[in-house]
Amino acid sequence: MKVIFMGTPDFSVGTFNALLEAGHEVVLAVTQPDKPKGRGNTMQFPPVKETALLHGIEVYQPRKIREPECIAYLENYQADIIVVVAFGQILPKEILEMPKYGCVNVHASLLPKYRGAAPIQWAVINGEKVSGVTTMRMDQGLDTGDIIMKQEVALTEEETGGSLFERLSKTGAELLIRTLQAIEEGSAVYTPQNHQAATHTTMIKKQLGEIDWNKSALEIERLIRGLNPWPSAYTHLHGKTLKIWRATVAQSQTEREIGTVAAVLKNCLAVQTAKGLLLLEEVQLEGKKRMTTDAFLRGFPIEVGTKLGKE
RNA sequence: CGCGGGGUGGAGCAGUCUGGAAGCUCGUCGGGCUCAUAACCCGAAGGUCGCAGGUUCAAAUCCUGCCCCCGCAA
Repeated sequence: MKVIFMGTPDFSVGTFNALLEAGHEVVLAVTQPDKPKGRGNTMQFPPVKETALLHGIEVYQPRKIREPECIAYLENYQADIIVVVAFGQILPKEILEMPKYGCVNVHASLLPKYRGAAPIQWAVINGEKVSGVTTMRMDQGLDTGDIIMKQEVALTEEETGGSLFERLSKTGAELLIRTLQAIEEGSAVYTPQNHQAATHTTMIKKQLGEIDWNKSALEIERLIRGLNPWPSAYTHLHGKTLKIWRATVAQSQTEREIGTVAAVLKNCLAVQTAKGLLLLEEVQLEGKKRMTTDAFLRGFPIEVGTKLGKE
């Protein structure tokens, strides 16, 4: 089919590549404008743009896709369908209704659950056992369109935001290809969502990673996994940021104050939480590389009773 | 030119300001002790101190340029 692809971050790239491999004619890649990023504020291309350039596909980076001139521009391509994966802008009605087959979206959750911005991380943070991807025909609401296909994915005990991201990206790509095939054959079934059962997630803010030791070790451990690798969970040590990359839960209690180091072991630091101990296994101090707690303790000895978190 | 930290045997650090014999906690290898051990004791190997110039009798340390890693902010 003749496809216009809209997407921006890494998550979009898997589907983008799958479209190309499946032999679809991607006539245009629409993505967010370049932004200064990273150290030194150098301009960086969105991942989707990188991919498009690699394949010699035309790139379009409108500031606001809903502007009439942008809509008119898309008209020129006479696409059969528009595939949208984490594009980052709301599409106006004119675009939704433009292609013959409408606009199809790949969403990284089992809709109607986890509508919105960061469904992958939230699934891990909330301790879901199962998540997945959904393809739907977009309407004007936020992730409210009719469902075309779903694919479940089971979460493991060690699932991180990053690992689930990888798996859902792959699953989503496959599901989209199957979805397009069904649409092309005319066998696609459009099932309205049960809006009563809908849940919504908010964007992940960096501050969400600040560990609240008054929560249970279990909750904190899930937060750590959900926010790994970005933006990562952290606390503070002697006024410096200490990222926690990996930790495990121990149900035992100590008399230590909440948020303090209850024990220093060979391979981990045990921190007292409101419920249970959190064993820090891999950490990263501000300005340093991430390392196992064992290595960290070599050059940065910690005493039992040390308080973690803001003063 | 957004702000800042850092590159020292395999790992993590000290030493750099106040130039002058490579250090610390581990790991590895060999030996000992032990019922046993991640514990303890003895011994050994392993480093062009990120790269390139410069200053000096002498540079990890001072000067210049470059490369790479990381935190913040966006």
